[in-house]
Amino acid sequence: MNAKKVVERQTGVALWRQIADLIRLSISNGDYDQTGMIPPEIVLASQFGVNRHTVRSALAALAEEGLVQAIQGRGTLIQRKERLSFPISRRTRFAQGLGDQARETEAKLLAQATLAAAGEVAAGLGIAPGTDCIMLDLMRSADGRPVSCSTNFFPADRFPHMAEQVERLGSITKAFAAEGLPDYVRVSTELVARHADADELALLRLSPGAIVIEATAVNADPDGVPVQFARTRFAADRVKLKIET
Amino acid sequence: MNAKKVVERQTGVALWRQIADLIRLSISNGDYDQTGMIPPEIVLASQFGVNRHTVRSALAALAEEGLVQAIQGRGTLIQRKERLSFPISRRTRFAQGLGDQARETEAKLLAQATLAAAGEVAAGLGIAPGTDCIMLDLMRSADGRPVSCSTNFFPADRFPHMAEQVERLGSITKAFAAEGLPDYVRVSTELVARHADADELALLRLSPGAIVIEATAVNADPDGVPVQFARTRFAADRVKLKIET
DNA sequence: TATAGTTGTCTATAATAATAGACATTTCGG
DNA sequence: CCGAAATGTCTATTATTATAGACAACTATA
Repeated sequence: MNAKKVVERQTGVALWRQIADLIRLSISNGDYDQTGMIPPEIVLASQFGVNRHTVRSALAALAEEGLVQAIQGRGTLIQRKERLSFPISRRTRFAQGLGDQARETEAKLLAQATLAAAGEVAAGLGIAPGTDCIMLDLMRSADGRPVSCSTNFFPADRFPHMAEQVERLGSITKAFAAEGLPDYVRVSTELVARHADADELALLRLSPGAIVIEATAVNADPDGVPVQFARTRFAADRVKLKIET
Repeated sequence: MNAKKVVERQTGVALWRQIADLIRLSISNGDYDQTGMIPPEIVLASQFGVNRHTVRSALAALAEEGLVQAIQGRGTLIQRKERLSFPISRRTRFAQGLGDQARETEAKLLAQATLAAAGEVAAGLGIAPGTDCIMLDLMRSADGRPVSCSTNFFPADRFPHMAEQVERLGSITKAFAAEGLPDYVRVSTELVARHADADELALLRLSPGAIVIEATAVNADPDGVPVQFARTRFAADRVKLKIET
């Protein structure tokens, strides 16, 4: 594991950010579990072939995230190493999925609107373009740390009060139940990864320049009729998606 | 869809790269399908709130990828818009999965070694640490474009000739068959997204600074005995992972 | 054949990122 | 209690990134 790690210049991604990403990965891989500490700045600088100040920028970013804490004279301690493991299965439920990984999970309603379904949304929900649907923007946190934000669409005729239910119950599963749908299953999920835009940075309180995983999913009732079209953006450095087949 | 798109400064990711990412996403979302062209540089610059030269850097990167082509006097044409859709299911097979999305798929053996299983690998394969396993580094391409690179581990006692078989047959599925295992299933898959390191940039011929999705998977024979531990890095801007449950 | 609307190229300047070196400060072990 | 080994801070310099403006070159169309 002492192989020289490599970073690239002139890539549009600053060296300190590439290094921060790699160190974060090493932490979550358990590479430093023996000591519970990051190697000294000088050592890292030589491993990555950069100046010590560049490494310091990377460590400052990780400290900002609360991942490490530098102590003068001693070294840089690892504070947290977990990535939440988020299961994706036929019955994907946010709160249940995280299970005992977090003491407390929360879904907060950021925005709502009723609008005409179009393009991808109409196709996903299997309704005619122009049909009314309810849009809800949600932010999900575990133990106070934002994990994902999502934009959700529901057919307005079938679930007229989704917004109020979600607001009141803090859960889509519970809102569906209150609207008379006790069970639903995931019928498709597509994943894409990209850099976060400014909205997502702010919402998810990401260290700027971070990566999001965008999951586009359709949920259906037991008869196979689509009930939800969702686009969820996960903070890529906080979650690991675990696919259950 | 004409909402002002947002990019962040001082993030460690250059503006032109963030913009290139967003434009690439818009292309693959079909936002510009009506015209088949990217909006004029001036328009993009105002949408993103940056200088025209910054947009030009982003477009130059996309042109380098072969995604767009600028024509003086006319505009910037979209050359390709596809992301390969890569299915992840109980029976994940590279070539079959891509199906008719590519005329030709290839698996190239980059490196091989026999070494003692340790840590994650031993745990994944369910063997005692120290037991010999065969490691194969593969690069997979579709129609000549690299799609993923992977590091694979197999128990050495059960599949002693995997390296030769894969080299000869150009496929893990066929190599397993030749070694007497006609069928196998995916038992676990974990996904993480991060910036590509220099090795991955070179291997996958990525535009530098790009994102990779790292899938860590275990395959098992029909009896549930693990036969393969694989860590696959996908070029995030070339694939969409489709989860089939 | 003008002309509006594009992309291409050049120069100049400012802001940010990276390197380099020196030295202060703190912790910990001998 | 000294000294080695860390992190913290400061100054200076260079390279890269971003902005700004002007104008050339090309395309399509009225």
